[in-house]
Amino acid sequence: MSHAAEHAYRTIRESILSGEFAPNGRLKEADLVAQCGFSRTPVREALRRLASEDFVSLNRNQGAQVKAWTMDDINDLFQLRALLEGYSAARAADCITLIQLNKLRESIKKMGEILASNAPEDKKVEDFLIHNNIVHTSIWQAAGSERLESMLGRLIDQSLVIRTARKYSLERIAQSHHHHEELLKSLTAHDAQWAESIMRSHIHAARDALLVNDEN
Amino acid sequence: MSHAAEHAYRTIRESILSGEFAPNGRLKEADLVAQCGFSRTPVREALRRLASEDFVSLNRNQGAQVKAWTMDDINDLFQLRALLEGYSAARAADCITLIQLNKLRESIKKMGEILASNAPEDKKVEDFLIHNNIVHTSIWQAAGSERLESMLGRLIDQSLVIRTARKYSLERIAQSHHHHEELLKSLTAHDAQWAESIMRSHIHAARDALLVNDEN
DNA sequence: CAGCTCCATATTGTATACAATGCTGATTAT
DNA sequence: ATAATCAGCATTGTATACAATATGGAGCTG
Repeated sequence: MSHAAEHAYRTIRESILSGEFAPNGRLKEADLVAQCGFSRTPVREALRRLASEDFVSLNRNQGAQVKAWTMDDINDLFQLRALLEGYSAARAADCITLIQLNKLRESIKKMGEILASNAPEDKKVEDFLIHNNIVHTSIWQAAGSERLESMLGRLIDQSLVIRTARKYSLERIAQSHHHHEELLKSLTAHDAQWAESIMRSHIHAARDALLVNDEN
Repeated sequence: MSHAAEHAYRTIRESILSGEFAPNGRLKEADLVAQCGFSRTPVREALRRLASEDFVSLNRNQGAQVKAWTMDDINDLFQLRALLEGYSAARAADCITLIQLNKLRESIKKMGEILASNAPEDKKVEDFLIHNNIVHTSIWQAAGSERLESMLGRLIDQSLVIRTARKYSLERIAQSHHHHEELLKSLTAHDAQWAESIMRSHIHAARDALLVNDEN
């Protein structure tokens, strides 16, 4: 993607993710141009891409609208993530290399250190999520299917729309950490069924954390 | 998508599917403009969309290139189709309605009639594939997940790139028909596991038919 | 002759002007 | 008063001009 269009894309995307642009809100090209400083051409290109990634919907001659998500959509999203991430874990268990395993071990170790550190809670959560992302993408890569990787990338992106508003509790994150450690064990053992089931649990737990009011 | 851009999209897509634009061939905007009669703006929009659907790849400032597929890509594609179509069949088995079942039964009956008819072989194949498509999309719909539907839509679109060059044998199609009939039985019985396995077999058989030289 | 630099040209990226379309609200007829 | 119609405006769609970038080849150097 070209420079201006890329910049416009990121800008608009961030505004959607941060909630600045409310769901169902209409996005007028003129406004977006004013916001990001480029002309309509790259802004339009950015909108088309956002539409293809399901961040907005486009109606002919009526511009773009921020997509609104229902509870069902979110459930659906996580169902598919569980299916595909589970599959990716199973494939990874079959063909993951020692180097990839070590990389994974490193990231997970790092996450443990973050949890054990004295940093403020927000900082811990933030750092944890960064490494969490690395762990997941590493597993997709190990699965050795670019197509699967890009599908999962899109699904994750979409789940970002929901999660920004939510606080992650340390408890929730500690549970995640346990999952990761078990995942590492299953991959080291090259046990595809084990890897698939723990990954599926991991995703279902994530959905639960998002959807259920945090009474913990 | 707007009128001109839509038209450009279809035109270019057809040219790729028909093989007129060879894999790895570069697509220059000027040429495409000449071919489809609109200006660069809608042509560019069409190219971006084709890129998002993996028909072409775009490199900054270097235009578009028709994607080339390897054997591995194709295998990968069908693996994912098997996974997702299997899942969709399982879900459909749970919640398919009588009306949807009847529609399915109609399409499958129609396909049987086509096979039994005296039409020329090409015509039979063509008609069969149309109804085949209806059967599959009906099942996605019955599964009740728009996201799944759109993912599968993309995967199918991509498999079209491969199949255009191939001839479908009547034998192959008859096998497909048996699968469809069994699928209908499993859905009627609301047996999710059965539906999933027969659907997976169906997709794997399709892959086999594409990849193995037709010695039958 | 191989490899490099640099310029001319081809091609894509961006801005903007113009065309087409849809929306809003006032006006009119029933 | 209400519904229908139409004009004017707001917004998106398309064409085109201009800017930035890559490509390819001529000429130079070792």
